[in-house]
Amino acid sequence: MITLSEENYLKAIFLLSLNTNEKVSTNIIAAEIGTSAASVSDMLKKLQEKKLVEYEKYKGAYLTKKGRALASSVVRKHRLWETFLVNKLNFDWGEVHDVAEQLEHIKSEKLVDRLDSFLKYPSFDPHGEPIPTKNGEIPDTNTVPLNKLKTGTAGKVMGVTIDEKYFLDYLTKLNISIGTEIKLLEKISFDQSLNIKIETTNQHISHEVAKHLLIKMI
Amino acid sequence: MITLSEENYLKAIFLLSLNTNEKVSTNIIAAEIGTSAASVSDMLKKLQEKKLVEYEKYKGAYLTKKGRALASSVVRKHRLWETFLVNKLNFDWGEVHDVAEQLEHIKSEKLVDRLDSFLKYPSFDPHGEPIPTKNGEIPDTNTVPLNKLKTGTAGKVMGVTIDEKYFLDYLTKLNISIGTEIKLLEKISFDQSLNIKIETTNQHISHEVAKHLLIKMI
DNA sequence: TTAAATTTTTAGACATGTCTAAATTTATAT
DNA sequence: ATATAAATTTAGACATGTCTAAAAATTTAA
Repeated sequence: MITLSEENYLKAIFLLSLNTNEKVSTNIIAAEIGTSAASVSDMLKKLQEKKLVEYEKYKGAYLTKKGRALASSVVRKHRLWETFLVNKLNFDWGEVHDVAEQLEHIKSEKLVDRLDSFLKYPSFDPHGEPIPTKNGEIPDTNTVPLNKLKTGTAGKVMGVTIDEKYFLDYLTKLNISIGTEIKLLEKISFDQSLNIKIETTNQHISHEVAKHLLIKMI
Repeated sequence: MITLSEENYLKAIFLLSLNTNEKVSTNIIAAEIGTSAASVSDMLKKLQEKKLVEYEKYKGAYLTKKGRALASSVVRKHRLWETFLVNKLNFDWGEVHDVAEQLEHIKSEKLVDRLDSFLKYPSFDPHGEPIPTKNGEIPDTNTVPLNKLKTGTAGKVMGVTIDEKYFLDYLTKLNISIGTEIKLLEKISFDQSLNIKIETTNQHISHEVAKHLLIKMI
């Protein structure tokens, strides 16, 4: 039996090594989960015991096939529930995270399957994040972070890479949501902030914001 | 903060003292929850500390106003989720209990409100059990258990009082569901079993089954 | 009304997941 | 190359919720 805590650790490692597939360090996991490095050490030992991670002392850990499948299923559930909350219960995209953090741990394969069907098999959640399939595949986004766009080019917002109320509320205030058209006008080299055109109006945003906006070129 | 375990104890006491409002004994609670009397003793002390129950050693416990409100909210969530699973995700009425046992602990007032609205404010769940309102009121059923019906009278099934797969599957096999018309033909005094007419066909059922079927006379 | 049976509580143990402080290992910089 | 800094693990503690076995209180029945 896998516990709620274990699921949270697996999910953290999964999300931290999405692109890299490299070992993830104790401290990074601790920061992601919001706990101490000591607790992470303890837990990595337990997950190693259960063959959910490969863990080498002082070197970090990565997911086994079994661990990756479990983590992927938790992320899948999280994003399906977020989609449900926004599409069916009219939640705002900024207020679904905490509830989905709870719902992602509900254990019922049938529930997930039915929810998926009820939502018409979505590939992306309300933040544009890909929803892993039942087999653990991750839909391709074909996007780049806004700060990597070439000056002068335009694209559509396809997603965001963090799911925090204050960030999402700020985007809403800027009139940015999934599908919004953005043109990169100028990069300020001093602080890497950006002048951009959102639909028809000009705005200035920080590097910190830009790097969490996923753009598909048009 | 209230824990999942505490919620389960409050719910158990709530359901065991629905009509009576009397003190509930340690052993009865232990049986309901499926744990030992020792564990119940321990927990009652904690709930007493938190002013969720009034507990007198060796005498049992009953809910305080605060405890009753919390318990009622858990039962409300359980029954709303069961309604969601059956009405929206096409679950069978016999397979929703275990999932609802998990979902009832999700903490989000907004989620419950939105779910209630999404389901069009139901008063009864798929088993005919009343769904407590937000204020903790319990919709009236005006029903009697089938075994208390007078021989020769007829009524409609309005609900069942246990939520177990084997019982519900058996009812389905007997062609009994919410709304089914039943006439009591004969009580066998030896074992209190009943001969009944279900819609148009005659059947024989045990006292054990009859007492869990809620009938409204027509 | 007193002995026996039942119920309930207490005592002590264990597993889980967390923490802080100290010890150890690894990385960095002179 | 070695001292220092940073990262990581270990040791020991604590809270929660559970258990079994033994003790205490209550109920039942002769």
